[in-house]
Amino acid sequence: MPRQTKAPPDPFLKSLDDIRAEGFSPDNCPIRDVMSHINDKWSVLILIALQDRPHRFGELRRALADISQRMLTQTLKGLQREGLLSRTVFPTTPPAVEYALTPLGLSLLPALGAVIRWAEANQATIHAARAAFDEA
Amino acid sequence: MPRQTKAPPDPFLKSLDDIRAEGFSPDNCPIRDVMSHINDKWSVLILIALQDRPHRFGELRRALADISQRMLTQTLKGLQREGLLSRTVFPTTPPAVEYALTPLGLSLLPALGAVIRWAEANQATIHAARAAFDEA
DNA sequence: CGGGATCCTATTGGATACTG
DNA sequence: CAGTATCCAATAGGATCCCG
Repeated sequence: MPRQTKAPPDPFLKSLDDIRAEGFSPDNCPIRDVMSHINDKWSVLILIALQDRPHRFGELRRALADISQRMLTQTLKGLQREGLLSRTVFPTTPPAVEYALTPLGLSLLPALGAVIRWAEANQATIHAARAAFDEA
Repeated sequence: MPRQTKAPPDPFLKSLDDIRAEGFSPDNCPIRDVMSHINDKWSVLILIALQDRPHRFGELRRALADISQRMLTQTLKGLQREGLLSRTVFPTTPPAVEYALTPLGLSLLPALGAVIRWAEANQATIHAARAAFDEA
């Protein structure tokens, strides 16, 4: 059954109907599949921290300032599993471990930047919306 | 100020290009402040579902296919609080409630679209990375 | 220095029953 | 139809101790 509604002024996104028409079900949805692994509390912040240069474990911990050691280890492992960053061990004493964006991770940054710039540009508007909602 | 190769002296993250020069602390970070409210399991999918036209409650539920009624209500309320969508009640019997993107919500879609297109384009690469990681 | 292992709490989210 | 209310399971995430 075709969609009888008009198309959006700019085709920013496929509709859920279109996604479904391509054979994606809730169990096979690229949005859920990919985004559910970077939607956690720290992943995006870590990717941003690594955008300019590699960081060692302790450097990252200081850069994020309020992340627990457990979550830093765990999130780094998750991002490495997704192929977004690499982990390099230098066998010095004590050992040094360097985390860096992979080309795949680097390729995600422009898209993330669009969301981040939107967040920064609209933060005040959102705060106003929250206040108005909470008042009612 | 030219970019330097050593770590910044403070624990503040630097963001992408045009906000890179702006320091922010964990307590005043637009990324955390804004994104922490839409990085849940359903918010992005709901925004996508509403991109073309408003939806009623039951329509949305069918569109998302596997969302519980509780989470749909809760996520819609959250997005309304952020000012991303509007809720309109038509006093018919039985009542009809229509959810629609606000201009603010609509303005977020291009940025989200960039991430989603990245996810679709790189899903296979990510699956390969996961398989390689899990094998080791 | 860079973690691993363990314990604990807080939050998320699903299932179900009920309502105007 | 569009929710609310309640209970419960699963997960996320912090604190602490330990080790090579």
